[in-house]
Amino acid sequence: MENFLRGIAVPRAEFITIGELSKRTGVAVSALRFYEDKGLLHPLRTNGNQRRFLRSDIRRVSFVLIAQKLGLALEEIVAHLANLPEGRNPTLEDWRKISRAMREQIDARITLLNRTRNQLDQCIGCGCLSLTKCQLYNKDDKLGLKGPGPRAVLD
Amino acid sequence: MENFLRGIAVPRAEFITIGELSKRTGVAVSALRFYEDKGLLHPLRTNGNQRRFLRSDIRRVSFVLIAQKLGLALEEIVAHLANLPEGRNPTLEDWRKISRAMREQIDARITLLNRTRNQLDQCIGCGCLSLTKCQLYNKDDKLGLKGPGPRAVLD
DNA sequence: GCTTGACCTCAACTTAGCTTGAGGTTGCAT
DNA sequence: ATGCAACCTCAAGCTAAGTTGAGGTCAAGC
Repeated sequence: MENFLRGIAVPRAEFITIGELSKRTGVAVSALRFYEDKGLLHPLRTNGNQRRFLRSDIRRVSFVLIAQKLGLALEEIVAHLANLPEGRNPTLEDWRKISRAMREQIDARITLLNRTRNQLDQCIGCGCLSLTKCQLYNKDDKLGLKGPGPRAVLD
Repeated sequence: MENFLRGIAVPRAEFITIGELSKRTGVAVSALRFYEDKGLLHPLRTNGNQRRFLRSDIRRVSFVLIAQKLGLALEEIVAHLANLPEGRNPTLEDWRKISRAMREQIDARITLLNRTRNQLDQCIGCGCLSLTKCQLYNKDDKLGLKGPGPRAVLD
């Protein structure tokens, strides 16, 4: 038996193993399995239950890595990818749409950091550490209400 | 028995309970205990083993909150506070030194984000998603080597 | 002196993004 | 036919920054 995926014979050059995908992307095998679990990848299976990925999944993983670098959580990335019909990998046009959305997120982060920095500069002058007076502490302070779990480093 | 801290009688107005510190700072009691555990606070104890904080610990907690807001991890904050002799709370001069150091960290974050944004802008143009060619992916890509645990959102 | 709210410790749970290990199977080459 | 690397699943562990709960003690007012 050579290249049967769930009973269907297919040209073998189209498919790669998890180990190969790992080598091509630099992402650990365990992480790729984890990504499947999270709905980022949808590999086929051989009759023996081994994963077989499409070559195009290399791009898909690249997309995930880049999006992560831009600060998106895996869950958000799943959402972006889910907007593509049929779990298709992003085309140039998709990618433009998605990256424009990402750009907005980055812009927001930069804006926030700049504001924080300005406030810090004022604080350097006054040395204030008062909960009732410090602008740094009091501006939009809803972070403390977020409940359990780790809070966003910057949000 | 009224105000004995580990056998030593002291003027009671100087000390506050964990509940009061919680009310004054808005930080949950459980979080304050957690902070002690992490070495951010060093309360005294009554003979009955209850915590008694200094009034000045209100400022100390404020300092922690502000530093967190600037994106510092608790561990880093412990380090900053440890530089003060005798676990003293930060004075105006200390605060200036510390906040200048923080400012540098913020500046670095902003710089990095700006660079990322510029690269993203180029990517919007080209739609590239190649691991071998994409600048976004390849610039300083050592993040993947950081090992287990959650990676910094932005670093 | 008794009640009651505030306090105590310690263990387990939370989220995100994985890794590590145990114990077992597959698939390709010889 | 066999050897062995690569694969499989599932459970447990890691970090950060806490929260929640069980089971028990303290302190202050009446």
